[in-house]
Amino acid sequence: MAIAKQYTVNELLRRFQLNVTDSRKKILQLFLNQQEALAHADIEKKAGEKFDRVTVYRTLQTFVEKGLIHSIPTADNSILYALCKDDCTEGHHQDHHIHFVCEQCEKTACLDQVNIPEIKLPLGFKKEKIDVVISGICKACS
Amino acid sequence: MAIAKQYTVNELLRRFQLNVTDSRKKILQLFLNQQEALAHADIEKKAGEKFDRVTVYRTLQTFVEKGLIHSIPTADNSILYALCKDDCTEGHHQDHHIHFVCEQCEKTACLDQVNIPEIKLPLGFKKEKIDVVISGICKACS
DNA sequence: GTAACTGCAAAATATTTGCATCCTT
DNA sequence: AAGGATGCAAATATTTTGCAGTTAC
Repeated sequence: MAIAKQYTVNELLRRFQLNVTDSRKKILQLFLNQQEALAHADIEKKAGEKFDRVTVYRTLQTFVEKGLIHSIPTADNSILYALCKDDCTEGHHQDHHIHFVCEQCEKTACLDQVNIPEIKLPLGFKKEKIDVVISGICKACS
Repeated sequence: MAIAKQYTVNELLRRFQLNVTDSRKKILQLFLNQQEALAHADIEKKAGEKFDRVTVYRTLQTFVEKGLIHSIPTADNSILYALCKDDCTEGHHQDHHIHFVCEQCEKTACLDQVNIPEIKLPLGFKKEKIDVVISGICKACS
């Protein structure tokens, strides 16, 4: 299911078979409000009022499981999360876009417009999922 | 500098301007002994005798800084490390190969023979470094 | 001999779990 | 009302830091 901004958080949560709760509405809204990917810590900070740390952990995990957001691996150990704009379903994320990490502003975003080219693997390897993370200087910083 | 197996650990450490110490020799040997990438925890376990946890952290960090190994980002937060076989120099890793994570045996390896195709970024973005991680079923498991 | 490296202890962080309470449906 | 979600406390796990003793060059 593609996530478009015209949906309200309530609608989105319902569509993804999640109970509508305060924390979920607020955290989902954070993702809708902006382009860049968020780390666990960002969410704790950005939320006007504080959520319990544990609630943030559990909410992010639930969102990933339901296919509402996906995690982006980064070389420095931290995990980032971003809305799935592709067709992700429960348990199976199809991320056909690349992720871009800006070394200047440190923001990470999904470049939905860039497709990942076909990569031919050696005989015997079966591809299931591909993650591409490019770092450099983003449009805003160059 | 490319890392070939014919070098002894002592030679390698010298070439990378590192003092030759016991921990470094043993940890480097672990990497030379096998193909797959190692996590911090693997190293603590695999080393016949135990190193101090802290020594492992510091050694891995030093190795990465000097360009002896590189870190591989994974979606589940853990960081893996593998020998740099490409031309990496201090502070600048050029990883032109892809990383493959097997969903069956859970091993991660560098596929040196596979090149990353050119990816064209939107105007304004400048590429510095690219990480490609493909998961699926590896040759040995299929 | 000097600078660098290690190991121990401890601090600082990050993540997970159990459980009682509260909220959503 | 029932199941699910939250918040608190506490248990674990992970990573970092300081420092004294040891080792490499």
